[in-house]
Amino acid sequence: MPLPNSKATTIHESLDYLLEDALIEEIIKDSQLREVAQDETIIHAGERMTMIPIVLSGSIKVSRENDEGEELLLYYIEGGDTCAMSLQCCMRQSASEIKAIALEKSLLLLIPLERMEQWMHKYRSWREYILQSYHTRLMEMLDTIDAMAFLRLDERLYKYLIDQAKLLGTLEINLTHQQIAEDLHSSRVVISRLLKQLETSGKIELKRNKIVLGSI
DNA sequence: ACATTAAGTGATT
DNA sequence: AATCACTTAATGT
Repeated sequence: MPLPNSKATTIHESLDYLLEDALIEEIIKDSQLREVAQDETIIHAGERMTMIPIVLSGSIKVSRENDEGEELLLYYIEGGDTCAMSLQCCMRQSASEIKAIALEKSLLLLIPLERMEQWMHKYRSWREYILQSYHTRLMEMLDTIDAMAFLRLDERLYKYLIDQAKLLGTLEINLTHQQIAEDLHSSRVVISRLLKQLETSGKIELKRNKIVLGSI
């Protein structure tokens, strides 16, 4: 894990291969770093974004949230990525459509939104980065839509567990059945039953507050 | 020992 | 697949 005073180093490490040098220098000058703890909320639905976040390390969970506080997992953002929704929301100065929570301890780079437009004109790599980011997010959303439309809940659940394991790089998933139910917009009882089935079929092992995958 | 929270189960829609 | 009502198990104070 990078230490706070090595801002320039950290930025170089995460973005050198994505963006041109002159732009990296501007980023170092104008952006600020923010470290978020595990489970910390970065933005709630309805709040206004003041800066554009880029995830340097760690991972962020982005979900849709309705008025009743129910949610649905949309996609994850990993190192080097930014959130397409936030770009849109920043430029239009409108309220956030989504909620973002840190899945693990993560490092964010916050960019003032005036820079956004300036850099769009000035740097080719920035334009490409933003477009690429939109594309990736869109594909990931299609993936979740596909899962909802075409997979049964048990298949969706297993996919969810695999995704989670890949993302955090561990076979052990520290989530309660309740939390999983919320992400998949289902209910705890149903998830418990399906997990039990998965355990019986030998795909996973159940512990309290923990699920162990057999393999990815 | 008691309260709280997580997980399991049968019955019903 | 969701909801209800209830049980059992694990954990914190």
